[in-house]
Amino acid sequence: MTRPYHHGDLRAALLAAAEEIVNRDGVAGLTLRGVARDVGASHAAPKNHFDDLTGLVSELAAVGFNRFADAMQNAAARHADPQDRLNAIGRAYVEFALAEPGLFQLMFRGERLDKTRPALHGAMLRAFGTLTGSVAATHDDDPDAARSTRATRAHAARAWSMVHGFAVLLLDDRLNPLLDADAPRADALALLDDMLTMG
Amino acid sequence: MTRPYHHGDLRAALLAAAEEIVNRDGVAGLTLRGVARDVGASHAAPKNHFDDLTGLVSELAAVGFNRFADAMQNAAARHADPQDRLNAIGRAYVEFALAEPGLFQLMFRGERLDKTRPALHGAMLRAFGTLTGSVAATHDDDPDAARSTRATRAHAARAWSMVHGFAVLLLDDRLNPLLDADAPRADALALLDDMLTMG
DNA sequence: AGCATTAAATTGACAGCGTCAACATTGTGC
DNA sequence: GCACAATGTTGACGCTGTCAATTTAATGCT
Repeated sequence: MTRPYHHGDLRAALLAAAEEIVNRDGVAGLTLRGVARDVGASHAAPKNHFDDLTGLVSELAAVGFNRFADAMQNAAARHADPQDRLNAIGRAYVEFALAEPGLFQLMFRGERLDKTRPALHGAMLRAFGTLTGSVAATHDDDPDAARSTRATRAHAARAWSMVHGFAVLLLDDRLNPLLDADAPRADALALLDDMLTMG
Repeated sequence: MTRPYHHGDLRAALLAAAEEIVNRDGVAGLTLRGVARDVGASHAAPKNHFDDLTGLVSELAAVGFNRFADAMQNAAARHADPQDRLNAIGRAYVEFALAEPGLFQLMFRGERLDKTRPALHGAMLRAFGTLTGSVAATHDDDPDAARSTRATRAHAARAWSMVHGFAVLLLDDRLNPLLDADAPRADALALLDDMLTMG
């Protein structure tokens, strides 16, 4: 009745534990030894699957970016008008950040991310491609961002920066002076709607 | 000729060393022991002036937010038209982030910040007040954000989120697909100008 | 079937970190 | 001149990431 020496799928178990930790304790609470403890493995077990902490963080970020891209694509699919689709993507962006704040912050903590890892690089291209491509569609422009016109690039950078900055400031409680003190989170989504639909 | 037991102004020396480290090695490279080493003090010396790492980071962030507010106010003072002033503030926002990337990221790393420290709290109010106040001026509205109209709040949140998101994404090399590969930093300021002046 | 090789996991060690307690030294106020 | 507070130092503790050596299990080859 003793636990087997080999876990079976330790890699997936470590990723699941890491996600739980990061959404409960924040990015700073995520440690290699902590995740190993949570799955009942030895402190150096993660090394076989992720090399080091950067590896674990990067692979978890890849999972996050894929879910992030899914969320934006699902939101976009519910609208036909290009502008409506873009707004829906923006709302999905912020809702994702609010639903999984730790994971979202980890995904944008560049110092512990190895963007050359294939899984992470691909997932990032998916997520950001969804956003910039949807902007190009509102301009009847080439969806490849690198080839788009100057106005489209500016439009994409503006939409992306706005929604990302809003999410970041919101998670860090920086927007409180602009929000309803009683229900800041609920008011935030209303404020976002005003930002998106206003001229 | 031996060093005196008391430094004279160890607190200021520690803050200066901390700033140099954070702009050279990033937020992750900033440690209490490292700062103490750089000024030739013992590893526990910072405790007398900052209690713990959160204290040091928070006091350094306060310095940063005051300089940040100065930069935005100086930029605003060079323009009479309210819209021009707001754009100038936005440019100063991003230029500050590019000039002192480590300090900027530290200022927005909420997990290691004690926002109830008087120095930090006051400096944050100053910085964000100049931004939101300048938005209200373009609407002939009450500069107190809490009392402003719904449209003004949305406008402030939009301007702030946009410029902050742009700075954050830029520092994390996330906007590269939208930028000139040869001179991304220079192109970034041109792109920001398009974002600000476009419709 | 049995053996060699590889993969997966463990143990133990090391240095660096933040933090705390105990102690030493210096400056200040009375 | 003396008590006292402020400032620095030393030493210890547990935590962390990482590496090397080792053990155990699974896999492939003949």
